[in-house]
Amino acid sequence: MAADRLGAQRRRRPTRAGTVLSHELIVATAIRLVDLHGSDGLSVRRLGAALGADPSAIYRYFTGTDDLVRAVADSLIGRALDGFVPGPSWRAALAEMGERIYAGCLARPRAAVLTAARVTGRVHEIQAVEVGLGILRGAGFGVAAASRSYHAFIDLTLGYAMLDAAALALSGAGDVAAWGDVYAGLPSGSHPNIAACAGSLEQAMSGSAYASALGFFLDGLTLELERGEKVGGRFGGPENRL
Amino acid sequence: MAADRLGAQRRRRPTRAGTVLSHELIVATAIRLVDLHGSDGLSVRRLGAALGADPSAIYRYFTGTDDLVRAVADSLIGRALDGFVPGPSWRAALAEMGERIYAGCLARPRAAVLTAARVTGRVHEIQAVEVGLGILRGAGFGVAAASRSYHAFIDLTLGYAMLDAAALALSGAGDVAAWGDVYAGLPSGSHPNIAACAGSLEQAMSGSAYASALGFFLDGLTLELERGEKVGGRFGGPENRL
DNA sequence: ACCTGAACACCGTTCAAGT
DNA sequence: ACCTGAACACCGTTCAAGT
Repeated sequence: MAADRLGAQRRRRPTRAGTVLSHELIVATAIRLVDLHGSDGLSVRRLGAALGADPSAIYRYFTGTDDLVRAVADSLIGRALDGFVPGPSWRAALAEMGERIYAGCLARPRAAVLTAARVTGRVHEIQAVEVGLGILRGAGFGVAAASRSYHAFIDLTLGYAMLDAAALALSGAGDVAAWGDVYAGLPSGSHPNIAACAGSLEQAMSGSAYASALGFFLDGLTLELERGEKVGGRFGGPENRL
Repeated sequence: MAADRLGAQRRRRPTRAGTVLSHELIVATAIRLVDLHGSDGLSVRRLGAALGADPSAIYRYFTGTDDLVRAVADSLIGRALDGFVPGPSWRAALAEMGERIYAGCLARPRAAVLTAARVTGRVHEIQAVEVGLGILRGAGFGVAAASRSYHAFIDLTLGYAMLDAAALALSGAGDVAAWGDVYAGLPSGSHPNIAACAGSLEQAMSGSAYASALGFFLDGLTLELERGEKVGGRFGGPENRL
């Protein structure tokens, strides 16, 4: 489309296969590869083949695998938060932001496992931090409290997302079968609690605990905010003084 | 020691270098490799070299890399909870269990990144689940609620552990420098919240949010328990009826 | 200016052969 | 019974050479 012509600032020579490379195309192809074959399925050589280019051409766009993975991570953040506009309620806004990121990770579990622990330092992540801090400061947190709370919030979200994504990505392949296989068969003599919980354990482990954990977390923040308002006025706790 | 002779049931032929292989020795050597060279530094070939054995000898003990990594994960769980005996307070017991696992991961961040998302299905993990469920059931949760809560608890702990371990493992190498580099330099025109929080953001991101998140979580569980006691007597909520 | 292709130094895993 | 060694099919990354 027209966007392609505008997006590609410099004119690229087409590859042998005729495709014109770009950061965006390489990232999109990488995501497709990971979705299809898992994170082990992403290699510079396969990526080259999928793009119809020599593998070494990728090093014109990214300094290496690490740089590429960070770009993938940032692209996924961008997709998850695309069109997100925080509403007036800070609690609802934070909840929506968390659920969008969580859902984005679970939608592409294999990519999430690869990227969820990375700090990208790129546009979409920066935008997310800006918006997240804005929500918290708007709620009444001072800069130190907002920074701390954002950190706790995003780690909570990415932590659950990564673990649940890992469980999903590996299901069938081995790991998660354990909950149905080894845990279901343990004798009540040696493992009374596991035996008692056998049925519900498997169910609990396959579901997600994020929603309830987020609820607890937001309750905690609300409480902190109320205490802060009593002590230090609308803009919060003592850290605001520093 | 004597334990070695007892532990090694079958007699092993020593390798060319004279070492006698065992599951334990291979796992311990793998952990040492990861500590030293990061998770990329763990390879069957390097492991063979470190053990003084042909790489292919490892396949006599583990079905493949995956199996080995799960064994490493389980060994780390065992070390983290070694000697752990839950006290009478379920809240304190759960808190100690979480902090031990979290601390264990942060003590070996490179290994934690490799293993924290894995379900091992092995002795030490099973023991941890048994103890964790015991704490929650002892607190008064029914089997379904205990299963759900254990899941939420362990994912909270491992999620924060993995993210903080990843930050630690990569610090200097790139990722985390971003908080000091790119985020500190953003103009207040385009990113007012980040600019306002610049100083405290870097500090917040390098610290851990686990302790406070765990506090929120335990508060939530306490509340749930109190509600359950009102509704369903000592052994908890409606799920107990099923 | 950008892509290619050969080269280097690695991987995991299998299986017949040794002891 | 257990370890070895060659073999197979892969890796990431670099750099001179092509167009």
